[in-house]
Amino acid sequence: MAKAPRCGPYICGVDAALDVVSGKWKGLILWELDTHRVRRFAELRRGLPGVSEKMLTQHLREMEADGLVHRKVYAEVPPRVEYSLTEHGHTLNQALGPLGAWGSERIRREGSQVVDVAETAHRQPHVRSR
Amino acid sequence: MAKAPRCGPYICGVDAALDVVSGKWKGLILWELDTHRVRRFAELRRGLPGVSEKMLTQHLREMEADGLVHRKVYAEVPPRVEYSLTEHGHTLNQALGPLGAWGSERIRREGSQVVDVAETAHRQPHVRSR
DNA sequence: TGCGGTACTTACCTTTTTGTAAGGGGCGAT
DNA sequence: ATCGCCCCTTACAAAAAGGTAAGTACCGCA
Repeated sequence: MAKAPRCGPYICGVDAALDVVSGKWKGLILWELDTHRVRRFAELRRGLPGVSEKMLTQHLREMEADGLVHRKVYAEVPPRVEYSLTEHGHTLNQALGPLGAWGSERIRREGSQVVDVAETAHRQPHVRSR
Repeated sequence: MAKAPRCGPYICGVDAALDVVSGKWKGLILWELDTHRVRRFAELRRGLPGVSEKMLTQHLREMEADGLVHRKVYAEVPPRVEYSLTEHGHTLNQALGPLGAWGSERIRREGSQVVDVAETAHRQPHVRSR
């Protein structure tokens, strides 16, 4: 795993961008890191209701390899690791803005169910249709 | 399959939008339909090098259920079916614009391999890392 | 002594997604 | 007569993504 930066072949830019955001939690991780600037592992974990530690590290590692997030390890005990967006991660988030707006519109139209993170945090499994 | 319009629960708009575009060929289908306005099944097939008939119909059906594409069947023989973007499909495509630009930038940065569709059409398997 | 918190890793299993190959039914061209 | 074109469908198989549970190693608190 962690096959260095993803490497197409891509057919268009959307293709390349989607490759980097596709993953069950990546959109949310981006959002969390964008709103809080910097987050520790356990904070992210609490912010993404239902994520497992494995998936979280896996996604974070991939995003790091893709140059989207920065990982800063403090040589302390107990361990401390801080995650934040890189410049590219930040611009990606901005590029996702219109898409997010479209999605919100769609949710409004469809009357899809929306989950409030704060509300479900710590309320275990949390099934997501996919 | 074809479980009516997707229905979260979503945590944010990006989440909802990604749900609708995630699928190996959906980005390309959107792009094809946007640039050509209207396309027949076999035309789309030729435009997406490596796609199987099964995946193409599957994706088209999902996108139809999601209200992104319109499917017009002519009761002729041989059969004729025309696909085009709906209003929502069109706005989605516009929302994908910035993301596409970001992706192109990324491709430029990374020097990732890019495949020219016209060049590879009809050149069978076409492996894609995913 | 035992529990909770820190940030993970590993092995194993289930679910989802994608691919492969074949068939169908009518028609025109070779 | 056989081929290919059209737009699919179905059954089956492979691959990828995701989830569960446990283990690591050290600390502070009660």
